[in-house]
Amino acid sequence: MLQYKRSTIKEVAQVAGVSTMTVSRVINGRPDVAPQTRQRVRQVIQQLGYQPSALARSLIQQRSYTLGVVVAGLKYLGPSRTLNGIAAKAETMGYSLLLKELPHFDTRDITPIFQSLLARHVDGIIWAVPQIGDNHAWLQGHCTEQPVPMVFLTMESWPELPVVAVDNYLGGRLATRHLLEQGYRRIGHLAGPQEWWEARQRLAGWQAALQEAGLPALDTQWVEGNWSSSSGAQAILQLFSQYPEMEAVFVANDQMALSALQAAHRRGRQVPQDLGVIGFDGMPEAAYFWPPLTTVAQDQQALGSLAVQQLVDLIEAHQAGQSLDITGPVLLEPGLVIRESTRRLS
Amino acid sequence: MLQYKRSTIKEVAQVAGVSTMTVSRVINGRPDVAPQTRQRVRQVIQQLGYQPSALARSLIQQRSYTLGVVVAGLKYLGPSRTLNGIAAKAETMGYSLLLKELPHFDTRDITPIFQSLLARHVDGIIWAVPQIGDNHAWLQGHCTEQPVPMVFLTMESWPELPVVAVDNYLGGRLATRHLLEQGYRRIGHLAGPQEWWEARQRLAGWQAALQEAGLPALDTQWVEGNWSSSSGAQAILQLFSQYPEMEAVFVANDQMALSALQAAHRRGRQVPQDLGVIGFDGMPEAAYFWPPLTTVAQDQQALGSLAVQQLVDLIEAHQAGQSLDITGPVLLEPGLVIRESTRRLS
DNA sequence: CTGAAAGCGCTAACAC
DNA sequence: GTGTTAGCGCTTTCAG
Repeated sequence: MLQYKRSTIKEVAQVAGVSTMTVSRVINGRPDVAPQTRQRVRQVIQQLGYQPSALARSLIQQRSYTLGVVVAGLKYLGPSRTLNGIAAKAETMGYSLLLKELPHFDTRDITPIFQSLLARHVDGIIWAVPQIGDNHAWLQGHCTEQPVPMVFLTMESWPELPVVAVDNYLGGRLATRHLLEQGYRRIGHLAGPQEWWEARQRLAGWQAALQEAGLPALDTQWVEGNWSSSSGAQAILQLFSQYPEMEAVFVANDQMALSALQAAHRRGRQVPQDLGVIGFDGMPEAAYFWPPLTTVAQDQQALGSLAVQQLVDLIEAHQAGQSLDITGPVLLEPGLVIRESTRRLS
Repeated sequence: MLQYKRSTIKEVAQVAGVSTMTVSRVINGRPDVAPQTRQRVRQVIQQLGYQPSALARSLIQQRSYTLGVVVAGLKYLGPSRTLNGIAAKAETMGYSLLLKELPHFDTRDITPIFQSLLARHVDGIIWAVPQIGDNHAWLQGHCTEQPVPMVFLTMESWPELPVVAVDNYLGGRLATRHLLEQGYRRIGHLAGPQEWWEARQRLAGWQAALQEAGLPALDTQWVEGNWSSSSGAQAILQLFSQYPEMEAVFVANDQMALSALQAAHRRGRQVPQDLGVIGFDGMPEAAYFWPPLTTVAQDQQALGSLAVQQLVDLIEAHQAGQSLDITGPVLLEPGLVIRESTRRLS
């Protein structure tokens, strides 16, 4: 299982008394080898524990069966679940993964990242870094001169670019409509940092749902957090003061919703009677918040899986000299998970 | 920034009017090149956007500056934080990462994983898969015949093997001693699955602390969960019934502690007055549980970082033909984070 | 200081 | 069916 010393194709050939070419043919399952020979070569391979060098292969075939994955914020739940999906799918499809993590979400100097990946001849790149501020600005002139196929995760739709993302706008609408259906009318929003595209989409979904219902969505009705639980506590208090008549709140992620629940509790506001609360993400722990949190669940593993699928398709086309048409972004639909925090008992 | 077509060292040499050897010397910063020539070559490299092929280099130098990382359970907090630490440190030290995720924690057939990594000539491997059942059984005969240096994370100490882990035994003792200091005496334990080495260590720490205090640690005083919040709720109820006089409980992770808090709440038991609760992990959200959860924090990023450091040391020694002595496992000390869930008001 | 030759481990393209 | 030649992109070795 664990061979101490790598053996080469040459050694196999020598021991088997054939040329390296024949060994190569056996390895690659080519048909034009005599059964006798094939048998003998196989045996020697087994005996020597020979494993062909993917490096040498990549070099000559100009194809590495390796994907570059660029992520940021691995210590957070979302990105790591996405990576989880990517890893599983890549394995299935026979690709290895070269992983790079950006030091910050808004890392600007991405040149070394690219160089490192390209130097290792990756067949394609998955850019799994959420769009924040203009951290995707480098894309400006470079769309058509990509050295290898790329797929982008969780960013604004962009002409000609293969984008895969969760439909955050839809998620925001789902959340808000659910609150409306429960009979809540004065609905606030505890938003994510508005630098984030995802946060803006969720806000827009909230606004749209309120407007569709003929209700106002004023600036006093929402405040901005930074995704963290600690920011959520502060933000909800501000919301209480600037929108005192609020009956329910759509919180842009579950972490902030957690601390919002705690703050409401401290204020003596009963959830869901006095205050409906709905989160976003679908973290498993949300079922054990107090009260259990209704939330909009997104399947980030599926997101990663889809990205790999898309990228491999692009690579195949690229290899065949064709160019796959990008017909708009792939949007994943999030889904409601209804629990007690919005179940109005009245 | 994004070069469409890779240029080769040959092309650079041609344009600069020198041999490839000279270009190579310039790339590698060798001193024996005339300043004039160096200048010219640099310019051509710039102009062509030339990037040396790490693949070709790896092939000839028999060194890839790539580490294999094998993980499992990326969708959970712990493993991904560890990977976070690994990625950051590897980048700093000039290594790339080839990532493999095992489909399950107890994947037995690791041969294809190894083959894939070795085929790509990784310089070393970080085995970041927690020890569960005998999922490390394959190690038995293979310690001394490792093809490349390896470092193991989160497993039992093993002679001659470089192991890096959090001291879970210490963590368990810390947690329990803290409860004792708060005046709790009848202390239960909601353990993790005993197949896991980490879970057993935490249990052992709990037992040791109780025994040191001259208190019993009977089998009726602890139950086993499976790390998930849903299991925590069930387990704490069982604990209530089989150890009704329990005054405090050490829960083996924060997820289960969360649902334990909820269950206690539903039962009408006040935390921390009627029941002290302490968790393990240090997830940021624990500060916003109700009440805020005291916990034993482990620095999993540091764990990853240390592993890389250790592995690179081993690789350097390996390259130099030496063999670094392994002097027992590297144990990281976890630390208490004290919050309201154990702050007895009496 | 610079270059020519050889080769890392493998396979494409051709011969026989 | 099988072997030979050449070469992927680079660096080592040695000659000049």
